[in-house]
Amino acid sequence: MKKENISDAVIRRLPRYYRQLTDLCSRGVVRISSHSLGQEMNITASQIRQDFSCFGEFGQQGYGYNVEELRAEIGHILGVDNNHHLVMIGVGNLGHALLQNFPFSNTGFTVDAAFDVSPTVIGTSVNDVPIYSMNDLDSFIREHSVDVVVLTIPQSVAQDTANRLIDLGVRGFWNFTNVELSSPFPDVKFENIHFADSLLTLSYRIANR
Amino acid sequence: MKKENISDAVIRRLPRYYRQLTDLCSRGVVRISSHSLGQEMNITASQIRQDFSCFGEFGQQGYGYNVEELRAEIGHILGVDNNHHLVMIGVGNLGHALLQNFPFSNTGFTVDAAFDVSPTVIGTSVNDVPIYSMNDLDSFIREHSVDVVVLTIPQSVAQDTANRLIDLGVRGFWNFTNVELSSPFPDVKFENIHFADSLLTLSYRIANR
DNA sequence: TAGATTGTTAATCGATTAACAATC
DNA sequence: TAGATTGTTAATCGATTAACAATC
Repeated sequence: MKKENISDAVIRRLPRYYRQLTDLCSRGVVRISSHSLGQEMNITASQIRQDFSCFGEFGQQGYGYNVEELRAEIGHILGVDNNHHLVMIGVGNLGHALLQNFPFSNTGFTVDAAFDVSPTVIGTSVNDVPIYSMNDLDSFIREHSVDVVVLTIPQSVAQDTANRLIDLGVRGFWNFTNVELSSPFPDVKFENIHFADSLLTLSYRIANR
Repeated sequence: MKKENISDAVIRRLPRYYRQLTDLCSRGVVRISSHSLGQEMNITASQIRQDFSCFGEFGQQGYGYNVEELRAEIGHILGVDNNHHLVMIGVGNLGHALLQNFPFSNTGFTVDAAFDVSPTVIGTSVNDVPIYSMNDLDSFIREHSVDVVVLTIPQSVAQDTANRLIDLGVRGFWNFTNVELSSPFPDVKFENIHFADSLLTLSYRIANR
């Protein structure tokens, strides 16, 4: 892998490629050209080849790409075979929904634990994930290697909680709090799911059709 | 408003501006320059002025922008004062979490109803939103003016359900199904929340730090 | 009036698309 | 071998940034 200066736009397309290739696999498609992949995804063949070439040479002239092989390569680039470890903070409705339904293992994540302040959920478990008290958070993080923390907590405590975790060494945050989080450390990564931003762009587009 | 050829990148920044300005309002800030707004948001002043100029002239030379006024303008552009009507399809964990916690009214939406197939939820209500049977969906849509449908249903029925709704005249979809939906009609708008894509980009970034 | 800051035009930068030699 | 399709270099397009006259 060369992977220097990979633009954000390229990185954001990788999961889509991965998803499309997974689908092609399940449909039993063995090989595909950049041209036909592009048709299915509404992307130019040029862009596809350009994107892939950031990471290596996965195709073969005159043939195209082996679907299964390419899927594995992109999965590898995305880190799905890294077995990252993840912890969830905040098991309200949303946290509960994610624990119950989101296929963490498909994306290479193992959910080790969840934490909450509410006595009614502490001590229970959802989908085999044990829910502990927030009081036990610091020691848990210190004793385990946690790659990503899911923040499904109220806005008001979002940045403070993030800071506390950053101090403990956490470097990846999947942020559902609708607050823009930040850190002075450049190696701390935030990935935001801003529900409101998303719905507002839809609002704009239906209002200005 | 001129708003011709507004790029997607600009549109996606509007909710962030709106969020920041709401915050500034609540902090009692009365005026702000593009320069200081840019500092707070990690955006160049040029880009901010360029973005705003797509929609009109909201500032004053030598002064900057009135925070409250600018917030109202951007809210108006986004359509938060349009009182859009919305219906949710699928009240599982995620749908339930959204009904319970998401501040639809802040983004200018009224949730009129939710629909599900499960007899255990049909007839109940969440946060004053009544949950009806999927059998009653078609007639409901015909009798009400529904601007946006939230899809919190299984992948397997996503495209079929969308097609059914498009036939009934629905033109806006907030799609949580992790499936790429499409329609032959260009005025049908899909806004996707792809949880898996989001987590995979985070996976990439922590793997390639 | 002098200083600050806008809206806009021009310059730069980066991302997408087109073209094509290499080669399976 | 001939046809197809890659990986890559060059051309184009669009988005971001810089500069500056207008003006509050």
